[in-house]
Amino acid sequence: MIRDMSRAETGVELEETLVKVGMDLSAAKALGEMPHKVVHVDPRRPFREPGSPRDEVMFVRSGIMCKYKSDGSGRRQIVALRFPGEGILPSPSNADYGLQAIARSEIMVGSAEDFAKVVEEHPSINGFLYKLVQREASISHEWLVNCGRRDSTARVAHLLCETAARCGIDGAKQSLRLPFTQQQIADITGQTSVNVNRVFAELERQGLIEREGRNISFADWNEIKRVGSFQPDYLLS
Amino acid sequence: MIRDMSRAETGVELEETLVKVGMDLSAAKALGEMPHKVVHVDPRRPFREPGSPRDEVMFVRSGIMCKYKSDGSGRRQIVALRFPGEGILPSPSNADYGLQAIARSEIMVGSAEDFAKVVEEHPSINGFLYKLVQREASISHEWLVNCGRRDSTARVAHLLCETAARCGIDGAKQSLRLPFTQQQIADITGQTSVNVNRVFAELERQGLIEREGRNISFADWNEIKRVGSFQPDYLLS
DNA sequence: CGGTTGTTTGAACTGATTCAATCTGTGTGG
DNA sequence: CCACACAGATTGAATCAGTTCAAACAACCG
Repeated sequence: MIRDMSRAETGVELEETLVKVGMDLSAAKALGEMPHKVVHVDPRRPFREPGSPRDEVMFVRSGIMCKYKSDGSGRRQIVALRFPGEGILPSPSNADYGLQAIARSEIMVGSAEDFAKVVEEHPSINGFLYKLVQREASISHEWLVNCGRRDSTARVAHLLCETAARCGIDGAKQSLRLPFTQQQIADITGQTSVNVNRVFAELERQGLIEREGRNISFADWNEIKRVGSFQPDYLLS
Repeated sequence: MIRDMSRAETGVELEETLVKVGMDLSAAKALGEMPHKVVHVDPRRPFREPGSPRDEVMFVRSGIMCKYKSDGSGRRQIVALRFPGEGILPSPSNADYGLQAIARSEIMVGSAEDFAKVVEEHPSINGFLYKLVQREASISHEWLVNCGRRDSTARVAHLLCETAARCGIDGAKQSLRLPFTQQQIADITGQTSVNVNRVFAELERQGLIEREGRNISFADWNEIKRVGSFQPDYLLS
């Protein structure tokens, strides 16, 4: 099967991304020209620890980043993902979450201070930021439903659908290069990796997906959307 | 035991609340003078259905409101709470969540349009809004850890601690008038009401709480914080 | 008083975890 | 090219936390 390069692999540009979502050119330019460094982050290495200051704006150009927390006994929960074209806004005080790469990622990092200055000069950015955080809140809420109310099969199915959608892949036609290990899927869906493995086997046995290593093709896209009760509306912002 | 009136019962004023969190007076005044109506919402009656337009700003003066969603099979999950002094911002398109009162609530409702106008005239509000949504995101993340990684006892304990904190109650000294039914606690923590009931009985048996109807006193505040691995930092915004 | 809403309890069941072992693929250095 | 190490995937068996279903009980309200 021929597969387009997903955004996760190609890398996306900041200014172009901002204009695409409707930001006016001068504001997008100002953000693009903000002082920043480009950082390559390796998966599962510590990048930003929970509790450290988070006085930076970040923009993901390629790869996938995640925010994670852990409960008292050290069990890890991934609470948010950032795909290429998405960003991480600064937190006022020290953040309660850590940052890591899911897959090798290339990100732009600027200072919160510079960012605040640009926003002040271009107030139109506020509306854009507002949409951004709204979308993130929607996704958080959907994840909460996922962890709180769906069984393990539905949770994994839902994550697969969401991942395909956020990678810009049409599950009905294209296959998905899964960026996660089963342990990471467990950390997102609140399970153990052992069970995630069994769910995958079961999804394949039921003819919903086919696997070749980490390549997932959706043998029955509509059915897997149903199983995961995936309604993509919440992703539209 | 003598108990202070919690904020949930007294009602709080918009302008005063805004000034208290650092908004400048003219902006707070402008928001306070925005055209609005005051609505009384009864618990568990439909108030705003999922999928309906959400072109309103709301401010909770008393009671507690919740955002809820349901998965495919109709199992309900409460994804966010709004205590007095907190607000609900408009969503750009139709919201994927519904709104309901947890306890009888009194809320102020204004139009998104008027709100946008005021924000435009007082750009300083943006910083305030930004802190607001950051705090909400933090809480969402914490809830995700709660549902995804903690066992049922810890989930309930954590919710009790969070609720006390958000009601402005010091668990070590004051008792908490629990605003939730056990079913609602189940909807927040992703369980069944049957199990929530057992958890309560167990918490009481272990000497962590004492109950008189819905009045909860924390017999061992430090220990219940530990059991729920409650670190209140995430509430500070 | 009767109706409604919420709480409590029991018994049977099941989905997911835990622990442990094995297998597979990939990369590294000799 | 092989040996080795390592990370991730897979499988099995025992156990347990939480669900489901059903019924009883308590409190409240018009």
